[in-house]
Amino acid sequence: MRNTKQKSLILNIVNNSYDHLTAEEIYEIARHTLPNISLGTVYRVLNGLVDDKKIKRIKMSDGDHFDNLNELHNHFICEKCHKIIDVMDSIKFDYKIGNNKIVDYEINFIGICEDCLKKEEN
Amino acid sequence: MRNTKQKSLILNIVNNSYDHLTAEEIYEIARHTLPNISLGTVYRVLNGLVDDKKIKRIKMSDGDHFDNLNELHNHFICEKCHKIIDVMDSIKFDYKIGNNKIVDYEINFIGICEDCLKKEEN
DNA sequence: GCCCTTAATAGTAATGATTACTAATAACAG
DNA sequence: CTGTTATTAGTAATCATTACTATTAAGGGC
Repeated sequence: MRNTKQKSLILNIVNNSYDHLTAEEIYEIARHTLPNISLGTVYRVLNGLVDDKKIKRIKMSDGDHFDNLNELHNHFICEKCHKIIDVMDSIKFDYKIGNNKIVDYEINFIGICEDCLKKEEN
Repeated sequence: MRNTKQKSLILNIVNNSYDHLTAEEIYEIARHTLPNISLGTVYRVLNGLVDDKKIKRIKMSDGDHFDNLNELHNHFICEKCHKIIDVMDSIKFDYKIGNNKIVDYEINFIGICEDCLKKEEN
């Protein structure tokens, strides 16, 4: 777990953006600072940051997007254009968030299941 | 929007399973009934059923899984083995669901954003 | 500051889920 | 039954992501 300039650059890019960037977009931004950085490195570092819970992965039809953990928030995702909008406020259930119409919502609980907990005991 | 035996078979498979099947798994099951069905058809039909809100897509690292809408429920996803467990009960926030340890949860609101609503008015 | 070990990277090839394409097929309206 | 055309089977192509490997560079010890 060495500190490399690639790692800190990529973490900075995600932490300083509110655009839910893809790996490719992060790669393009990173090249301004490190012209020789490779796309494979971006993917590998992003996976590590997600594993370490430094950033979050948002799975989308056009590939994964990555989000910082600066402020606790959820997401509004447009069914049509797939835009991701941060939802900072507490949940108001009038089927609207701002002027965006809510059609559905999904809650996923992430954790360690019974079977995997047992395996960790060994 | 014609009714084909491929469409009704695939919808039946998803509606009668509690295993959150992938397209490939649905394809293998469908071949028992229609040996010549093609994988492309399974993907196309599944996309249509999701668009028509007859079934739900669950995005996972190993590809999309598909879920029926028989009973309203959320999902518990194991970080280790990526198992998907249905959560039928109301949310109990003791960081456990059954014997599964909750590490995190994510809420996504799906809908039509302000911009797309404006476009629909035209 | 200088080695040395080895984790991490750059560059490229491979993978695999999903989509695109096209000729053939089959709903279903008249 | 017939004609139209949406849908399908089969296959090729796409593209996000991962795997592989020789090379580079953290960073601990001296």
